[in-house]
Amino acid sequence: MVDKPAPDATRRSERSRRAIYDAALALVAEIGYPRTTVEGIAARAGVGKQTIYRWWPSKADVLLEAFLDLAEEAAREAGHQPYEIPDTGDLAADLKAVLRATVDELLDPRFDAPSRALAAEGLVNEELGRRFVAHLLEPQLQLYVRRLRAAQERGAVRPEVDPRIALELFVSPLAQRWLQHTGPITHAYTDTLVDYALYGIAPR
Amino acid sequence: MVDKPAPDATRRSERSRRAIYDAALALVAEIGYPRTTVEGIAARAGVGKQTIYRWWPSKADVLLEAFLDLAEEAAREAGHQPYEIPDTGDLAADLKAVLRATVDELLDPRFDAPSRALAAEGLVNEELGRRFVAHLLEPQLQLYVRRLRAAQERGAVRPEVDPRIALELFVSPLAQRWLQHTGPITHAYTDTLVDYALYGIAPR
Amino acid sequence: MVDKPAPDATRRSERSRRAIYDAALALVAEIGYPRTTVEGIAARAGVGKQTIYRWWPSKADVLLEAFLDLAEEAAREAGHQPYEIPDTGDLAADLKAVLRATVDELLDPRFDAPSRALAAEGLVNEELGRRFVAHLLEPQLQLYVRRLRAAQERGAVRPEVDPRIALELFVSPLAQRWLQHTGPITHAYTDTLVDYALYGIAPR
Amino acid sequence: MVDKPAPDATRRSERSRRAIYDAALALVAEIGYPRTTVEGIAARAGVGKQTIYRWWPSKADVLLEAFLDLAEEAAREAGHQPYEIPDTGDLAADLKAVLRATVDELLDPRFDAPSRALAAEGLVNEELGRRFVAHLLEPQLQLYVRRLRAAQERGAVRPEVDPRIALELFVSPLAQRWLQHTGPITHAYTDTLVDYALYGIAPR
DNA sequence: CCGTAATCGAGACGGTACGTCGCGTCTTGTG
DNA sequence: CACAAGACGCGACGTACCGTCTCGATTACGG
Repeated sequence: MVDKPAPDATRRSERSRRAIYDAALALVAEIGYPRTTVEGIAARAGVGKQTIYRWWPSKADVLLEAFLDLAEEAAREAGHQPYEIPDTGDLAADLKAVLRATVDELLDPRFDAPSRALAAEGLVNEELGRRFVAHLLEPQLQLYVRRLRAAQERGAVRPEVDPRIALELFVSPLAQRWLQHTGPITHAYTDTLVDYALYGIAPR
Repeated sequence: MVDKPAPDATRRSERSRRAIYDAALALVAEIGYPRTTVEGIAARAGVGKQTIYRWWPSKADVLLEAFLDLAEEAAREAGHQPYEIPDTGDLAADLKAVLRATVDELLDPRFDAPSRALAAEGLVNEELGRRFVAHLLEPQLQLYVRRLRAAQERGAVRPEVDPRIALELFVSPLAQRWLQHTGPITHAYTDTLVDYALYGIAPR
Repeated sequence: MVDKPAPDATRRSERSRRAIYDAALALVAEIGYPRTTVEGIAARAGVGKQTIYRWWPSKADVLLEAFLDLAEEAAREAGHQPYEIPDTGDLAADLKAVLRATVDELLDPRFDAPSRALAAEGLVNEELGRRFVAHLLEPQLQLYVRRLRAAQERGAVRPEVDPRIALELFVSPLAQRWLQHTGPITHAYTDTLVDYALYGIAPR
Repeated sequence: MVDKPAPDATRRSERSRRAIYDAALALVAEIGYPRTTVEGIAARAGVGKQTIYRWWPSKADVLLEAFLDLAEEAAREAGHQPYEIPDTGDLAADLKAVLRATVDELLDPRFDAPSRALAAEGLVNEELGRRFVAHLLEPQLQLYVRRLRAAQERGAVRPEVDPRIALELFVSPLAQRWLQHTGPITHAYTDTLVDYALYGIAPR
């Protein structure tokens, strides 16, 4: 196993990196992930193919980084502090608010195409799947874990409930409807999910 | 809009169809979906490529039909009556039993590889995704709808609860963990899901 | 070496045979020999492919027979007696007349396309080439041999001259110009050929 | 009319070009032109198919260039000066000598297979035919034109004779016998042709 | 501040698979 | 039994991209 001598990252062209991100996201949005090719990204970015292969092992990795970059930038715009689920004391209301915002994001085509593509690739490409989960999904889910734990400490959730499992009661149904088109995703729907699920983990 | 004259299905070679199903499923299991090619399926099945393209538009469609055929055959083996979730009167016990069986199936590599591949393809290929859901997923989910409705009539579930949404409380978390590797899937896990979720939709 | 049992020629469909000839000649004239296919001939003739393969081993053979049939028919039209080069006593005049008629025929697209195609196929397919020569070319050349021999007996050609070689002096140049487009073919040209060549074989 | 951007010829791989020439000539000699495929040439040359299609539009063009290259190389070996028909003063002897050499070449399978294939293709493919004639055939014929003109100036040939036509009297018969197998080609035969034809154009 | 080594754009290369066309054989009714 | 229709196994077509590999031209550092 001989690895290439790693390229010198300090000499890397920032302009190219950005152009590649933009081209990748644009192409996935325009023509879909499967018809997006490394060659196409390079041409659109005005970049040699080798410049892509020098820094990323595959088009999936390019897209993952591009999307992470996009998410980071969006977060920076939305307020510089690390994101956190609000805690007004009313768990149901807080969860409903967050899920409504998530619904809006999932319906935004700017996010839909690339994240759906990455999710799809992740199903079949184990390695990428893990990175997708670790860098994008799990950090989001941990926000729910923290919020649920806070509620637990105040007695709004039964103490023996595992928050990591509990959060799936309202997050996973939404995820599945979105990914697999098994049903419409609306604010009313997520409200209902919270209503059903929260009572299940409340003290009896 | 010129469509080819549709081939004459009555002349179709049953032997080839079966060989193609077998080859497709075997290859996906052995080398994975992305490295499975139409050419490879044809070669393994001892069939001309054109015989595949005559009847299916893409490898995803071949695999979908092959998998539907497999599922149908498995159902036929397991007893000829249409499958139904058992109703012992104890909703929690019944759901746990069914979900445990589902867990076992999801861990069986014979089902895992092709169904994961189809799910992945379905994320990105809308048309195929709808067929995947309509022919494989939704029929399963309707079994839960019926079982929950029966429980509802007996007062074990609140009357205003929508069973189609309620079932997602325990099915979707399992689906997500399986698809996205967001956590281990075990009998204990699905038992917990039922415990959490069922109380949420029970009469208060 | 097992030959198929030969099909029963008495039951052969005359209508199909004619339709195949017509279709073959028409297609070669319209789209050229290489783009003419057995499938295309069958479709155009309203005939099953097997009906072609039952009676001919290849498309070249179909075309050869079709062309022989055409030539025969043309000959029948032009007068029922077996064709012969006229003998007015003036060898030069007779040869010029015949060659002028040949030029006209070579320029007729009804003959040009198929005979050129057959010639081409014959270059590369030895077996067909021999049949082409034996059935079409050589019979024509033998007419010249007979006419030259008659002239020889009358002392218009040196006795030791081989007529089979002598005829090539004016026939082959025309053939080459036609086949390989190495020069224009006109009445003046063939007249000149006869002038040059005939003097070479005349008594000195 | 959208033409591809022409590939950059300065970047062309000389090694590949030579390997393709060699493979094409070898295959045509070994298995014949019709059974020679672009795929086969690529495989034998250890080259991607695209590398062939990048530089040539068809296998006929590959073979034409390969053969031109071969002819050029053979000429280079045989002495660097441009080839010319010898002029000993004895026209008949000179022509006989050259034609005998031509006979030997036509019987050499190294030349026979590819040039026969090219001639055949040229009959049916007009464009290629013209290139075949212009680059291979006509230059040879012009040698005869020059030699005949020299003879004419010395009074060995009638002044009103057109050398371009006269040369066909001995060249075309040989060509036809070779191409169409209408008769054996030997030294005796070409000697006879010269004897017959030359007298026809000599002063009377 | 200037040589020089790395990255860059460009794109040719050896490959693999694509989806199509046509081959020649085989199969299935029909007259 | 020949026929029309056409599905079949097969092989080649010409194209699209893959990931690797040169090529100068550009660039930014370290002597």
